[in-house]
Amino acid sequence: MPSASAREAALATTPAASLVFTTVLSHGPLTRAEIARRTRLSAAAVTKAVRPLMELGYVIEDPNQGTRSALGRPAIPVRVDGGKAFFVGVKVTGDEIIAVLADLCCRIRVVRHLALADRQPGAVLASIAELVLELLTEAEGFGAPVRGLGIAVSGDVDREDGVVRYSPFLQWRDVRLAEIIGAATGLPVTVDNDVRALTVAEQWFGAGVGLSSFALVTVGAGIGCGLVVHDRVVSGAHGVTGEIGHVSIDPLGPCCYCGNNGCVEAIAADPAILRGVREATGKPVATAAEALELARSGDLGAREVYARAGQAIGQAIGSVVNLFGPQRVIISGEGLAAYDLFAEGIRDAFAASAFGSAAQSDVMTRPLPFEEWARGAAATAIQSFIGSDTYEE
Amino acid sequence: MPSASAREAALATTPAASLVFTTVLSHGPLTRAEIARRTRLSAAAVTKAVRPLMELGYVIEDPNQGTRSALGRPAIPVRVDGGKAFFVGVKVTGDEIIAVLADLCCRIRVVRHLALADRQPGAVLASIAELVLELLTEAEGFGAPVRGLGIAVSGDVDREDGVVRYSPFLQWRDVRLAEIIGAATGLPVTVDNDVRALTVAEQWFGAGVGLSSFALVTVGAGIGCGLVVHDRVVSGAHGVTGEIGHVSIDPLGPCCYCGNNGCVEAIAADPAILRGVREATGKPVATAAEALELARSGDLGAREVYARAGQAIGQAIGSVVNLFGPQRVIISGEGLAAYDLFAEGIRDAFAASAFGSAAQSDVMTRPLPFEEWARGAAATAIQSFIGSDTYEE
DNA sequence: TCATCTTCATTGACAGCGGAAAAGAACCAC
DNA sequence: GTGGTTCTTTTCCGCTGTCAATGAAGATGA
Repeated sequence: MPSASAREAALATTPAASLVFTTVLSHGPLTRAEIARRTRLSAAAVTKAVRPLMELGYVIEDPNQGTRSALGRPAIPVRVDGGKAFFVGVKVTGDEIIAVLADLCCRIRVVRHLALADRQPGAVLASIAELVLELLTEAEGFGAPVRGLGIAVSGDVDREDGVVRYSPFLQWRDVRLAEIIGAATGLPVTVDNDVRALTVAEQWFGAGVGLSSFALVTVGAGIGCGLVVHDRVVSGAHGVTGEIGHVSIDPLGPCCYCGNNGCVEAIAADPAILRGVREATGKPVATAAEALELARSGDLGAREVYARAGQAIGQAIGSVVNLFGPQRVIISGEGLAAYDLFAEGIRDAFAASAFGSAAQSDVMTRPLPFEEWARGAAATAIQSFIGSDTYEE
Repeated sequence: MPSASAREAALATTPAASLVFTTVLSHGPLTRAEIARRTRLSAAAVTKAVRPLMELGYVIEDPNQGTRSALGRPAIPVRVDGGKAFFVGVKVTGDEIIAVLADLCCRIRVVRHLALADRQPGAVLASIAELVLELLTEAEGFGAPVRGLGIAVSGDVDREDGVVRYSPFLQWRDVRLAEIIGAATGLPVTVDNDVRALTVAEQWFGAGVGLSSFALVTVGAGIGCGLVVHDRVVSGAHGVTGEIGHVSIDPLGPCCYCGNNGCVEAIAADPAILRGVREATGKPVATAAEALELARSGDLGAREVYARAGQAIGQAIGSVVNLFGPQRVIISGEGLAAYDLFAEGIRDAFAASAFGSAAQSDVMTRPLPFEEWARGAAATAIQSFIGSDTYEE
């Protein structure tokens, strides 16, 4: 358990309590009877699980919400009181740190950014600690304690041990992040891979709620994929999972930094699109926004690049669906800003590559403000706080 | 519960009992102390779980096996008595039915084949019933009852309901296999997809024992992939899983019956190899065995076809590993007969396409006699008999 | 207005599972 | 023998979740 400070009374003392709490957390206000039906627990068990949660204040009754059933005693819905506990979520990228203060319902209350000059672990850790302490001060005004800190980093991260094994982006190796930041801030720290963290947020608070399996495809600086199977986030034996970006779909495609040709990431990630647009138009396009504008203004060369990228993404999603059969695929990421340009390519390539009834899969998009990555980190902290058995082993 | 006959005392009355039984089943003779360590149950719990299993005769002590520890009271290993219950496993292919009689340890005792002239459900079901009844008679000589029947069919199979939703190979739609065969034979019937069934066999009795995640890649008439994640076989929301054969890896590759170009199956499955060898050599090669012989005899064109197939398989495995990060990949299937010709291509293409530390994945091969498919079916029946919670929604 | 019905929520008794601790068993070594 | 060690069983106990009965709170209708 990567924790620095004591974690007073554990929220989920029993499996049933954990189940009930996460159910209420994810599915908004619910009556006890409804909870019993959904969790397949007995009504008695629900009552017994809810009581201590109400005594601690994490769960409250919400009589207004009453959906007045025609018959019988009116039911009183209960919901989680988000304001009872706060969490800090931190996302570390190559050039900045984004931190959010989120409540127990994972609603963002405060956002902070901090530019990063130096990627050395020492410097970055100092910046993280600084930002977290700032948010802790900020949190004092909210009248409830900060109960945990989540940090999301790209690369190979060992959540159990709180160690960043290898982050190519940051050039880190075996950084004991949880331990160090825990000591500096006095908070229980959860460290996880960034895509997995986002997946957790989606699973508990987003479009993955109630699904026992789904895939989250992120499009942006890289192309990633988080997976939930059997109600749990997939972690991979070697720290590698969801590397959909390095599935090669065209042996003649552009070469990727990973050494292969035609990786999805080498076609559809931001840098690849930039390069593609430059080559196609001959114009010195410098940012994703410029490339986007050029394509939207009708430049055929640029549009073609986006269309090709959409196809690559669609085909990648097809692969995921063919392999896993998730109940839903959620497409998200900063790159979604260009979704209008991707859409057709994604749709067509997915339809073509999905095998059999997999083509009927539910594929949806979800816009993703950049703070969302930090919110994902906060979600992992909330998960640790609750001590859910959704993530374990 | 797809069952026709009553299932007397359920084996796994409690989670602990199920855990203990499957542990002993998979890990051969074990002392109670060892079981306790592996399952993380208390020694007392193990004793209590083992006793009723011994009383029923499914588990027996095996003093010979004693590995004489230097100190302390000698431990008495226990193991499952395979001969205490039998199961029939049936694999249905396009042109024949293979049925095996297996014991509780999933060791094959009798094998039967039956050629199939007609693929209509009615005719096939009659043949299955006939073959099963034959094996039931056969089983009488073994002095223990047949306790279940497993049937493996390719395509979209709903194990819970025992229904074959759609099998392209057989041209079946919504055939209520479990119900009908259950009524005809009086046995509890479990129906599952063939690759998943094989995966179950591997998970419990093969190279997947003790792993919480692995992938089983089958190479033969088709290319398939069974997945185990979080200790459970992945089933897919739409009945589609592990369709690794229809991951397209080359837009310019041969066209596949699924409508795409360059599917792995269109390059590396038996029919594709046959066609490739015919085209490359101009010779009228008719069977996989002939093609193999030609390549082994040194024909460069034929060898090239196999090498290309190996590469396709290797790349497909790379995709699986990049997406899931399984602890191990097991390559199996009839096509493995040509493994010497595939090997280099698989190895190289896998190494190239695996991302980062995924390249260190444990990839192994496992020869697969054709009865193995039927044995997989028997394994699903054993699983149902035990009532394990390893497989459950 | 009040009895009745329906559904929700709570309570208390209860069964069963698995853990802790202690006792028993079986062997070795001195 | 005696002591030491490890495996196994037994006994007791706490705890969790279910069952069944009870209480609560409104709608309905005579």
